[in-house]
Formats: sequence, C-alpha cells, structure tokens
Amino acid sequence: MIKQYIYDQVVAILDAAGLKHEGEFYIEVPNNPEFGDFSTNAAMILAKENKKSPKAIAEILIKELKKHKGFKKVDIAGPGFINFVLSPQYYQDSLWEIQEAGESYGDSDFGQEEKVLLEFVSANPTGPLNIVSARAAAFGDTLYRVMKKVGFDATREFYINDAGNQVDILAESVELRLREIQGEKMEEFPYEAYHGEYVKHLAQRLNSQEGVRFFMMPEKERMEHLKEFALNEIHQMQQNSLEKFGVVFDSWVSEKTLRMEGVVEEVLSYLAEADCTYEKEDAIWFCSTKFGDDKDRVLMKSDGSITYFVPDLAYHLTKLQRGFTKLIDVFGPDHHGYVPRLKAAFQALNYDDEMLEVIFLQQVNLFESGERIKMSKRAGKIVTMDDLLSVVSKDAARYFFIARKANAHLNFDLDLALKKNNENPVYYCQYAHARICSILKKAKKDKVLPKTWKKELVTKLVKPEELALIKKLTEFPELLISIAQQREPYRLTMFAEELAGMFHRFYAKFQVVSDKHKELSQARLLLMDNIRAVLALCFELMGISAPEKM
RNA sequence: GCGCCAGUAGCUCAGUCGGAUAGAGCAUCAGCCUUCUAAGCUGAGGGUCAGGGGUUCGAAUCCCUUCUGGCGUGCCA
Repeated sequence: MIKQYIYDQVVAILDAAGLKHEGEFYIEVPNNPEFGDFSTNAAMILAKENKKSPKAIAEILIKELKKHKGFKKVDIAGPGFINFVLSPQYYQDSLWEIQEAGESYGDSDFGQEEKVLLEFVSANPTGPLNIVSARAAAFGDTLYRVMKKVGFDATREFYINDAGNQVDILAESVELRLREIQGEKMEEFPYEAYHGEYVKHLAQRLNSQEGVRFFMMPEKERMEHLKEFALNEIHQMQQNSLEKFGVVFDSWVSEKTLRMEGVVEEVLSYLAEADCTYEKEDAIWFCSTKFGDDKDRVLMKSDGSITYFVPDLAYHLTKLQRGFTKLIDVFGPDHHGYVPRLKAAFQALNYDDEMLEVIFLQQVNLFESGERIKMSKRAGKIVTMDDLLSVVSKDAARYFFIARKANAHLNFDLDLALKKNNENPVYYCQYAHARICSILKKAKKDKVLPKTWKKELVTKLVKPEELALIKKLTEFPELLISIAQQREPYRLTMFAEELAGMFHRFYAKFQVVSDKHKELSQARLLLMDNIRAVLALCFELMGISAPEKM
C-alpha cells in the first residue's frame, strides 16, 4: 500500500515536470537497510526516453519529494536509485492500525469473490495416502486458506477415481488375500496386484464380517460387492489421514457417480458436435493436435471402453457448470504430459483454456541413513502419510511440505525427522511465539501490562529495531496477496522465519518488561503482542499450532 | 529423439519486473545464561550462481548453446 502511495507521488511529480514515464519502474524494499526503507529505480529507467541523465531526473524528483512530511529523508545513491526513509510516525501509526485490525489483519478484497476451485490430492482410492499426497494436502490447504483471506471464494475438492482398471485390480487383490485366509493354496502373488499390507487388512475385515458366505455370491455380484467394500474402506482411511493432518475438503466428487449421470456420453457428443473426433482402427480419437497437443488422443478404445481422459474432462466441465471461473489443479510431476490434451479440449469446446491452471508439485524423495528409498505402490513399498505422522508432528510435517517451491524436488530426511531434534525451522518460529507469550505473562504478573492499549504508546517506539519490526509487520498484507496471486505458499514460511528472527534478535538486545520505564515497556508490549498476533496468523494459514509455551 | 522441471556455500534451500557488497538455516570453529524461555543471541570461515557465448548503464535473473539429474512421451490411471 505504501509502495503504491510512493509510486503515485512520483508519477504526479513527473507529470507536473512534463517528463515521460512509459518505461515501467518500481518501488521496492532494498535488501540492504542502509539504502533506506524503500527505493525506486525510476530515474534510471526513465533516463533514456526523456534524454536526460538519471541524475538529472533524480534531482527533479528529490526536490519535490522532500516537501512531503511522510518522508524523513529522500536521496540519490549509486547509479541513480532514489532512496526513501519514512518518518517514524508513519510506522507508529501503522502499528496502531495492525493492532486495531486484530485477526482480520491481512484480509482484503483482492480476489473479488472470484469462484476458484482448488483440486488437490485426488489420490487413487486403491491404497493409503503416501507422502506425495501429504505434500499436496499441505500445499493445497495453505493456498486455499491464503486465497480465502485475500477475498477469493475458494473451494477445496477431492476427485475420487473410483472407476476404471485400478479398481478392478484392487478388488481382485482383496479377493486373493481373502482366499489365502480361507486356506487356499496360492501360487506367487501376481505382480500386477496390490501388494500392500492394507490389502490383507481389508481381506481380514471382510472375512470376519462375511466369512465363507461371501464366496456363495455369483461372480459378478461378488466383485461389485468387493469393489464397494474396498473403496469405502479406503476412502474412509484416506479421509481419516487427511483429518489428522488438519486438511478438510469441502467436497468429494466420485468418478463413478459422474459416469452414472451420463457425463461421458455428453462429452463424447460435445466433441463430436464440435467436429473434433474421428474413427481410426476401431477406436474414437480426439484431434487434440489441432489445439497444440503433441498427438491425437484416444477417447474410446477399440474394445468399446473409455479412456481416463473422458470422464476427467467431463469432471472439469462440471466445475465450470458449477460456476467456477478459475480451476486450479495440483498435480504430481507425472501428469505434465496430460495437461495439453485437457487444454486442447477446453479450446475445442470453446472454453477459455486460461481458466484451467495446473500446478505441478515435484516428487518427494525420502532419505533414510543417507540412502534414497525407492517407493513402489504396486509392490507395496510405500511410506504412507500415517507412517510419517507417527514419527513427525503434524506441525513439522505441514511446515516442511510447504516450505519449498512447488516445482522443486523435496528431500525428506527421515533420520532427521525421527531424531525429533530442533533442526526444523518450524520450532524457531513457534519458539518466538511462545517467548512472546511468556513476556506477556510476565508483564501481567508484574502489573506492567495495561488492561487496554492506549494509542499514545506508539510514539515511544523510535529505535531502529522497533521501527524495523513494525515495517516487517506492514509487509504482511501485500505478502498474502502475492502468495495468492503467484500460488506460492512457501513464502509464508520465509516471512515467518524472518519475523521470528528479527524478534529473537530484539529479545536478546532489549529488555521488554521493566517497571522503571513503564510507558516504554507498555509500548514494547504492544509491539510484541502484534508480532505474536501476526505469527499466529501465519501459523493459522499454515495449519500449524501457535504454542503459548514450549 | 522430442517435451516439461531443476542445477546457487560441505548439506537443504531463498534470491519477486534485470539493480547497489549473492543471502538464510543446518553443519564446523570461537564466544554469551544472578535480568522477560539458551528450542535463543554474537562473531568467524566457507561461492567459477553447472560450462560457454549474447543482449545493456547493469545479468544468478532475459536470449542462444553445451553438460548433468528427475519426470513424461500408453487404446494405463
């Protein structure tokens, strides 16, 4: 907000002086605090188009800017940067605004209530959720929370692929395990089947419920029954894991249900009407190459069954029909070849393919004793989300999973997690929160803490460290907007670490609670309480706890 | 072969539209608890920003190219 203010001032001066400003310049927070609170490269950017030296332009700007009361200092530096130092009063007033905003600090109408559908996790219902799903859950949920806060009308959705080959294989796997329990001699367990222990557990449960009776059903009925049983159990299992992780979905959409509603036929006819399908080798194809895909894609296989693509496309169309104008899919890295055909279909059906946005989360590599663990779902060698949560706290896991850019691989060191020591930065941030709580407690005990804050207190805060802390707090609303816009939750953890670090350093240098300087103490307590509140907001958005003591 | 993602300190990673002396955590070394929580703080060492070209006042950042790693390239889902 302050950046915009400075920008507007600069533009006004340029206009008044008859200078052109077509080139895009910006106001930024310099990385070196010696260069002031804000700086602009305007003079350098605009030098060429105005045929003046950067220095000459800077001088014109500085002369006018110095007349503003809000700026304590404006000067030229380096190759032509203009650096601004704001007056303490600006920060003092800001702190009071933060205090008054309370929990609503950072709220904005940036998203203008746009209806956004966030689809994430959407794991196959054929086994427990793995750690890649855990990453997706943490990422998607935090992005959701931030988007809500800055005014998007966001919804979290989980798409269940409960139709198709993998479900048949699941049912067959359970049946084989059931036969084992019944004492049938088995050859080796088939390679294609699901090998995980959970399949045995499912079979055991089914056995205790139904026993031999189960095999008296006709084959077809039995398989249907088996599918339904396994899918329900696994769905329940996945939902429980997610809840333990603090991730709740607003809706779950079943592929099977969609298929029963006839959407597959609808999509096929839409594409045919749009003249985008053809027959070749007894299969029906979608000419996606016309819309930028590498090759055409099969819609209906030669055996008459449908490919995964069709119901998935139908599913995406239902999102649009439900009124969402932005569809964000969070996918694993193995799906990137899939997106062009989805986008192609959007174009073919005259939808703006920009409405579909796909975020790829790169894989999670698990390390144990310095060795990378190879995981394979089919062979049953997976580390599940529940396994992970049995050794690492929810807070640490969620923090760890979002603390990285989406398109970077995530290395998760199990030994480190198992040690439960304090190397994880999440403790550093939470510790700052706990320490502040402790200060506030002490202040209350010493009767220094006021019952209500008085606005005059803020004028006591004049030390550079105090003003720097307030400045950091003022960056929070813009940060949230930027996170929502760029879909980059990891920046939330960086902000929390920076703020926590500034606090820890302040704590080491200054005593907050002192009965000698009561007013200064109270002013600092006000500052501390707001740092605490903003940290708590960060934690809330990350889905982790804000401990009062550690 | 083609496509996507990545390559920055010993390790894990930041570095926002090209900007000022490339940063943090961990690890290593040296210090700091009679004061609000030492899960903290202070200091030191550590860099060919994968290599090479180009664009310009200025490049880790943009363009070209080579190399390395991961993934994709099914009538699988």
